[in-house]
Amino acid sequence: MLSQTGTYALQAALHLARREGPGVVPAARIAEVLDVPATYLAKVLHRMTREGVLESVRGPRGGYRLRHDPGSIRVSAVVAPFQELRPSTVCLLGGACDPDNPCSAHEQRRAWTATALEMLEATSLADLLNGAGALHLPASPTEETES
Amino acid sequence: MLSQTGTYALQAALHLARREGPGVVPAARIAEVLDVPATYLAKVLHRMTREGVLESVRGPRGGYRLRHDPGSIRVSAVVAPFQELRPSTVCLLGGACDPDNPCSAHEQRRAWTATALEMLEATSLADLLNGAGALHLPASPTEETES
DNA sequence: CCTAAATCGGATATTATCATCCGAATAACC
DNA sequence: GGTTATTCGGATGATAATATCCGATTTAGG
Repeated sequence: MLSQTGTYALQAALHLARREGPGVVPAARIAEVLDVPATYLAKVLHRMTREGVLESVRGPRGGYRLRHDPGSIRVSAVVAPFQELRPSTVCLLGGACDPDNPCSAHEQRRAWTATALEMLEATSLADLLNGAGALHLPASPTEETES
Repeated sequence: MLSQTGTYALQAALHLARREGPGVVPAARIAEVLDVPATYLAKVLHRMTREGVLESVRGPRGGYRLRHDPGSIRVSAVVAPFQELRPSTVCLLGGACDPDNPCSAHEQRRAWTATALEMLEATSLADLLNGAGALHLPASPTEETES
């Protein structure tokens, strides 16, 4: 669901979201906490800065911070630069599928991926930290409490 | 969500599920219909045979067919050989997460992936073709039909 | 038989993802 | 001004996923 790089990005964003003060966190420090490859994370953070998710401060005592507040940064925005987030349009029955009259498999898959992406859109970093996000699906079939 | 190879496998299985007669379909024919690389699909079909999803007939007039009926083959079984299907246990906050007291982000992600996998488990090839499968998320505008 | 159609199955090529390396540019601190 | 901690940014390497190639095996049909 999330690529490795996308996971790094989200983890880093969540780490920064938890720090409240105005200070910045250097890439090496984030990599240490997350236990991910430091040189690679540096690239990811840099990219996130260009994408407008993070702010950077160069030089000694420099580092990264979130550009906006955690409540207004959506998971989709964090992850989008690092993986495809559009629902696949390929028909599960083999491409010979008329868009005007799609086969049921096609339609089910489209609905499924669309719903998944909507959740990423609807969930902010703050939501994830609070446990108040839309990532909680409406129904979880295994919650059967039998006792 | 589905890897390229996993998609090929599912498409091929659905193609075979739609054919009702006892005949087999050669790999080249399936590749032609699905419009996917023939030599690669051959490998995928071969693997599906070893995994017990398909049956093969060698020699002229040979090809592949489903080993069981479409109603008893689950999407998860078709796709499983070609991609990880277990929910990731990596904490979104960076691995410093106690399993006994998981952070909310961790827990949300786990619930999310678990639900997704359960749907693949609960949906058969026949379900996909009929449009009666569990791939319809609860949020989708479909009537609730209790089994 | 012999030929041809098809699955087997390994080896190899291609491509995308993930990761490292190294030299810059910037800026705080002495 | 020099030193050092940091981001910047390209070039390069490693690994996994995807795809191709080629030969061997099976088997129906003439």
